[in-house]
Amino acid sequence: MQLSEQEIVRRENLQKIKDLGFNPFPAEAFEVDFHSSEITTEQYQATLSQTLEQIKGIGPEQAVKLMDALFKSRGKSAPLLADEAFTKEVPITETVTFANGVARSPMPLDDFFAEARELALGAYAKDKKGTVQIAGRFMGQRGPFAKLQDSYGTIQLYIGKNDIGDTEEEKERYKKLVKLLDIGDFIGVRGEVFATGTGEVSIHARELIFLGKSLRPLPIVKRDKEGNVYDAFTDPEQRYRQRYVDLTVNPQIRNIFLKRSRLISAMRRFFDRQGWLEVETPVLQPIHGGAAARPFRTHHNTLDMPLYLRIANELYLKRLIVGGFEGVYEIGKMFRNEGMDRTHNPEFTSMEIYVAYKDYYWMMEMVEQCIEYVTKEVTGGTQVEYEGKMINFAGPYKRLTMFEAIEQYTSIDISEMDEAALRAVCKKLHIEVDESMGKGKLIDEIFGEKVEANLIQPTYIIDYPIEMTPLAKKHRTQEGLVERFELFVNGKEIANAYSELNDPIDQRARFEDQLRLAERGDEEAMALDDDFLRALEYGMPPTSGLGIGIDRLAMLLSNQHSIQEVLFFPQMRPKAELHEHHENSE
RNA sequence: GAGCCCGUAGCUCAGCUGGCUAGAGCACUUGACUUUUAAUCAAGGGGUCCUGGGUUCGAGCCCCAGCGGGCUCACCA
Repeated sequence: MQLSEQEIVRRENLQKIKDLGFNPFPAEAFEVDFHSSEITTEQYQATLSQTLEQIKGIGPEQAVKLMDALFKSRGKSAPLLADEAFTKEVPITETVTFANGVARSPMPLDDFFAEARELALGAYAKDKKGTVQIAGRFMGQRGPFAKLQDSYGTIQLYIGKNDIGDTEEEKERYKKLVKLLDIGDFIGVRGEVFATGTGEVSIHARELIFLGKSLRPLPIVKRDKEGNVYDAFTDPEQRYRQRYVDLTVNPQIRNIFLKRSRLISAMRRFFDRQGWLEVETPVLQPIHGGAAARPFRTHHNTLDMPLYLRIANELYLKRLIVGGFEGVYEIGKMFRNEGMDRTHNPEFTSMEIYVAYKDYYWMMEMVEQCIEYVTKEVTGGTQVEYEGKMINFAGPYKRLTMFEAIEQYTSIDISEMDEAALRAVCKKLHIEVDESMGKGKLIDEIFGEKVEANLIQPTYIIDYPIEMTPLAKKHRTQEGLVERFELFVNGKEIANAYSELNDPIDQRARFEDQLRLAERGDEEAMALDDDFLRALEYGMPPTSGLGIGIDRLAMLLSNQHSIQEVLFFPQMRPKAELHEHHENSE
């Protein structure tokens, strides 16, 4: 393996650290009792400002002004006292007359400020008995000031020349160690929290423990006070292939995954509170049922039989309803052997839930409550900005039937049309169709082409044609329709639900219709699952079922525009480079 | 699967109409400075210009093929 110059230097530093008698990869745990975010400079300055008000009874505006001025002059009061304009604006209680003729407090501003500062930091220091222990990556040093990055952010360290070590010998040893630190090394620091003359909350290092060497240089991303970023690490390919680097140097990326995690846990909490059971069903399935999609195929050696990675878990969850559970749900990966783009990854996360004795009207209300709850838990509110549009997730959501929606956006009433008439409509609207498409698929094409993109605010589209929905119950009043809804947000489907079909005779007939579609060349037509039919024959209660695309919802709630941004490790083409390295090293 | 664009130092990027030994900032090394707030000063090192062919006296640049990526479209959630 070819090492770059910087990698060679780091390996040399590793050796030098060993030579100094430090273990660069120690086994011992390091107790962390403080995180960078526990006190930020902003929090400190706000507390300090309040403290200034309290101890001397000056107004909030003066307190802020005094603070700013003192930070700017590095905490030295002399230049401020000479500045008449400033001293006039910041009144201080007991007055005396200075040489310049202006009446001022007898207390030097330095002391006044120092007192307030001590009080402001006291709250944090007290908990920790004066010192804290913090660990993270060393992220560079300028003079005695170093940056330490932990999982919550960064904090400044002050590493004085002779502050670490008890004896002269030890001090020498630590001085050398500090010089050998590379950006990215893990260190632990024990020291007290203080604020520098410029007001930055820092830790005065009194002990340093080396915790882990970094042998590869990280990309250096710099940020100034206004938040401008220099030399950003932005190439999507590198960010996805080396997500660990992305997460290290672009800490804002963490927030996306934090939101994703909160989304899933909030949804789980919502369901668990209703008493519904979280379950797991097979990923490896002999028949890939429950959805229209092309599967991944694999092979089991012992059984010597083909198996498919699941494209859906619907038929298994319904078997559990047959088995007597009242509500079951599963959050898990589905696998579809189809195209990849910014909204499709070969494996994706779906949530499916089935609740007995309910129908799709009930489900619409449940979904509204669930999504509203989840949105609040993730973002703190119900309004979410996405691609510059405000989306309001507070229920109830608008409901439109499929036919109403098409009529609204095309002015064509297709509710009474047969297949031939629908083909004519498609032609008129310049929608491409082919011979394999049945009536349901044609309607779906018109909807997808003319309606979908317009559905920005959460909207239920209800009552689908029977042909495109083989697992849903026939509509209670409308001939040729099923009781199904999909939830659209920002022009994309994020949820799909039915009053589930529980009539085994009807279900068998629907599967047979699917087989006929398959014969016409529809590659995605559903396969017939005899065991599932047998389960239905034993009897399934009326049930409503729902599926939600978790990745899509995560995109909406974190304002991301590609699925790759909400997956830690999106699927990528293999890259030759790494293999070559292995070959060269052998 | 189709179209357009891209691939140059560890990172971000220049590189003219094909023409000297391929550049800058950060990062790295050495020295000075214990200081601040992306960036102190000075000096230095670092390159398979994605790969393979071709055209040419000469290719980072032009042509062909391939690999990888991004965006848009089509299918799917």
